Amino acid sequence: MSSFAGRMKEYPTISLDRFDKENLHARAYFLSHCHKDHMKGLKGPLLRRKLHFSRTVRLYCSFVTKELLLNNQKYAFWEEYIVPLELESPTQIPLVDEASGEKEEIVVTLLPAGHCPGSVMFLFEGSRGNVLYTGDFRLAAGDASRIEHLHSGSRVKDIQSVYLDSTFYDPRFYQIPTREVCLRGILELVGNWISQSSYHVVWLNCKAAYGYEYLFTNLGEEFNTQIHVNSLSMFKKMPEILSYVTTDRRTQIHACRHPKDDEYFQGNRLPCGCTATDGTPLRIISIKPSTMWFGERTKKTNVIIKTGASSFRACFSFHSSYSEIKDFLSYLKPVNIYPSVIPIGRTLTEVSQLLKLMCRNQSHQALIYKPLGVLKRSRVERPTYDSDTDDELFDRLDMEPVRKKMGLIQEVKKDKSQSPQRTASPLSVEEPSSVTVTQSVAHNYVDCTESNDEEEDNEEEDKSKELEESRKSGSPKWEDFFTTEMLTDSQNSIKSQSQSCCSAASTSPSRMTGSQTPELFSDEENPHNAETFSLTLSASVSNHSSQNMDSCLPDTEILRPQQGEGETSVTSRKEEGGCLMVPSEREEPSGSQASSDFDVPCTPESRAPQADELLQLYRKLASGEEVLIRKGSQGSV
DNA sequence: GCGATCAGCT
DNA sequence: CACAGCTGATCGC
Repeated sequence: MSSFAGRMKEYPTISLDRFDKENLHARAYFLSHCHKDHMKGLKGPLLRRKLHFSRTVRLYCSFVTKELLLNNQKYAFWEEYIVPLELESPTQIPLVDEASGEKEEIVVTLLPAGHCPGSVMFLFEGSRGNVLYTGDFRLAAGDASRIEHLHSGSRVKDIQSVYLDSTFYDPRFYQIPTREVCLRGILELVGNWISQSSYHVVWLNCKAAYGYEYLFTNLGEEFNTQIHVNSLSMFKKMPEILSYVTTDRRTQIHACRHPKDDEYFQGNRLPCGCTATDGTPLRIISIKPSTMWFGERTKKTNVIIKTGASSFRACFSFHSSYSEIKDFLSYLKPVNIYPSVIPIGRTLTEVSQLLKLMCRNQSHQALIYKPLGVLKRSRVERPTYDSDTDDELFDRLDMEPVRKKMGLIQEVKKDKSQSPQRTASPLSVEEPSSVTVTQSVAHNYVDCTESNDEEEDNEEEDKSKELEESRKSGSPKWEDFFTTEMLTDSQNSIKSQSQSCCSAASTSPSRMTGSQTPELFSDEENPHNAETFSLTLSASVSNHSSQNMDSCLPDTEILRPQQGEGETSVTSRKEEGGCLMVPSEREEPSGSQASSDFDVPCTPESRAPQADELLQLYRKLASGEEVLIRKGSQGSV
């Protein structure tokens, strides 16, 4: 949870992600994303009153964040004070002291943060230097090099300070499987379950927060279905999400919630009360997205863990891992780094000390040769940090075990011609049913009328009919759901027109079930219909190429990701037996790494190594020598 | 009655 | 496998 106080040393007249106390005096406000722990004070009466009397104070955020914020009535009064900004478009913001009339300008650029829909980092450029407020973020190793506005020409911008999402800045959280790997594990588990029969359903036990949407869209796309959720209204201008969620309960994948949903699940009921028509009990499994982390040398990297007869945890993280953060920081090399989160069990002092080592002046000037890349990243000296595990805390040339191809999850996100119902179940769950799965499972489900939770939960249903009119076809990728652009009304109408063909199996829920849901979506509730816009979500930073995931299925319930992915900070590797792993033997670098290594050279004078130089280098590495290329010439300055 | 804070829970 | 947010109790205004 963020404990950032709201203000940055360099630009104390603006406030970010905190809106109480001293922040009430700010000249401008910034909201990085729509999570409550970043919105403290945002609905406070004092701030509301200030806005009422101010002519210049505004709240700046992304279009999607604005949409999500205003979906909550408690924040509706912000409507006229929000200035949504385009991503990656430097914008000059006036900072006016309304008492004295004094005015200052600052340039802000929104950078996609990969944390939840609409989440951004703020890059500020002004008279006190460049500062980066990361908000909360999940970026893969190598992503920083692809963020154009962190660069000036071919060089990394001089960043004075980074205000950092340090949630997992602790060596305990060294590695978290990449988003893609986690997604594959979940797709595999879900696919193998719901393909057994139409009575086999999945409940995604997600928390009440934005950030799971890419899961819904990818599942929806993969299995040509929609995910049942409590409400669609927040997504009404985001067709890419809207098209994969529904309030129609007759689907095999649910992410609905109820205050007593765990109880419901124990009683073999879905939170929405949905059951089968013919009395056949549903076969429900729950999948709880949870953060899983691994030490540097931990080989156990299961992304799915079975926790009960019908319960699973699936690896999932909104935040960058320790190594991902280190990669990010070692690329930017800011002068100062301030943590905005203290990891559980750590102190501010500990985290600050660890972060100091990543600052420009503390880092050693030695560059270590990277055989396959340019001399982009320098390395930090291994600090004398007190290790709490047998994991090595910091990457070293001689500590990295060879990453074996251990991926046991079949590639599922591939060409669309392949059936989602593929292979035998890898899960040691209950025996497969002989019922053949068809696309249309609608008739197997009805309302469970004894369910007492209809009143509140179904208020969106009638609206959903309307909203589902605007579904679109297309292949979603996770990275689509963290950034935005606006659609014009005409584009939106095109999308609406194109939707009818792909909703053949989707029938109005109230028509099928006789729902008594009152009409809650009158025009009055949305008086600005004529002016409504549509948000579309565009590809963001990462450009992950298809990776070689041609692994086999396990015969246990444990799924493992391919290892070695996203690893960029280690310059060379040596197998524990002493055998060098040369580049040609290494795993293919991920698409992100490949591009990050070559796109933005920070040391222009660098050149490609010759074969004999490489040989020498490997010999030195094998003998454990430190390999020093050159002093000085930091690429990041 | 409202907001802030905290414990407890998930 | 530890993030984000809900509920309810308590307190102060």
